[in-house]
Amino acid sequence: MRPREFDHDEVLRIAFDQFWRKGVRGTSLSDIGRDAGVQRGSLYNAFGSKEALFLQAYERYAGDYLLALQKALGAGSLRRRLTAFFDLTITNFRSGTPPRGCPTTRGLMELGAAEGEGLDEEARQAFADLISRITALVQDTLSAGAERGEFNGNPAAAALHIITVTRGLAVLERAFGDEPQLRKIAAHTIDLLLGRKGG
Amino acid sequence: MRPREFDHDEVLRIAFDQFWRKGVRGTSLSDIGRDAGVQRGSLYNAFGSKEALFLQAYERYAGDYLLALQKALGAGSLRRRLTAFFDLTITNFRSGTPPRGCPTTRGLMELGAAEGEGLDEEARQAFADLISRITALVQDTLSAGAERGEFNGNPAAAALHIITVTRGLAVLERAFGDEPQLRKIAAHTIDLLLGRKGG
DNA sequence: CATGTTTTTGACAGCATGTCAAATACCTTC
DNA sequence: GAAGGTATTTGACATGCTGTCAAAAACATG
Repeated sequence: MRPREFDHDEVLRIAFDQFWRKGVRGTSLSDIGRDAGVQRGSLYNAFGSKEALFLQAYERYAGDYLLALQKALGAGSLRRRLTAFFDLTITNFRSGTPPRGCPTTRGLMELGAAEGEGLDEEARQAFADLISRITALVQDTLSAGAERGEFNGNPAAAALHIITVTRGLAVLERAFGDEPQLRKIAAHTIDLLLGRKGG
Repeated sequence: MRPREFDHDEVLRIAFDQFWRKGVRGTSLSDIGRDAGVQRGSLYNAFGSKEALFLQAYERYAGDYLLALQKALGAGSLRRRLTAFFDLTITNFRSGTPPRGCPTTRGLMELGAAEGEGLDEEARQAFADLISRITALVQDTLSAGAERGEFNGNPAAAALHIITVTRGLAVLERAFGDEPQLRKIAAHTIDLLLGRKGG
């Protein structure tokens, strides 16, 4: 066997950075190859297709994100946890220069353009999966808060509401790029669910 | 002058249908030309570029949508108006077979992929503009409701919250395609703002 | 050292956007 | 009614993209 000349993980890292900045459709394998110092053909040989490469890179991102999320949701009062959650979310959207937005949301809206729905469906699953996992974590947090008397409502409905707001924030971020506005909306959402200021 | 052989408005209509179904990046001018019975070159001559054609088609859509929205927001109790608003929104996302999703949200997430930011910025403006106008209409509705004692809160903050939720619904629609879920989230949002069931 | 397997490389097909010059068809003017 | 002008149409071209494939290259193994 001839050994591979490039680092698999480094290519994933470089690729995801480009996908994040320019979207899957806006990124060519030539771009990635140039950045990574790998020939286009080698990428096809190693990953199969652009979508497959994206999928691998995205899974990586999703795993890392869930870890960071668990950390953010793991300490303090319910209000503090939710604040940390929105903070992590918005900070993620606003990372990079210029800000890269939300890769999950972008990915979802890039779906279904071409006929080749083969990997499209797989990607949709991956996006939906991350959203579901995040929702579950938020719901657990709310349930725990409810048990401690910090929340008075339906954890499932509230978690779904919160996740909807974060998806909306991802969209508004692209429309207006107004980070203070995003943070205001997040704070308002928390107030709406927990009650103004008090808790 | 040689007269144009195709109907300008019909091309816009056909083009937007394709953009809506497949996204701007997923639609080629050949696709549109084939459907409309117009040569690709003629489209370039008449519109300049794919993005410019999209922009014209989108402006049309935005105008129509605002009209429908004003109608939906124009009658009944505040709760009824907000319900009609979410209903129009979700019905719009779920129109077509298969459902086409939200063109504004998709358009926003398709931005910034290529370097040619020329028309990108113009498109972003158009998307942001429609969102702003919708927000303003919702805010007016809330203000009127507040004057009639149907709402007790900050109309500006609540309108921004509502618009954020609708953007989130557009994203979840792509992720799960679960229309009942979307309607539940909408109902929950109204309850959160107006108070459960009562008003 | 020879063999075999995998990676790399470069060429190719097919389709996209966008440009351009030449052909075309109508409106206008005489 | 004929001639000219002008905008549209048409087809060819350049460039860049994805994806495929055969040939070349490089290492592991026997």
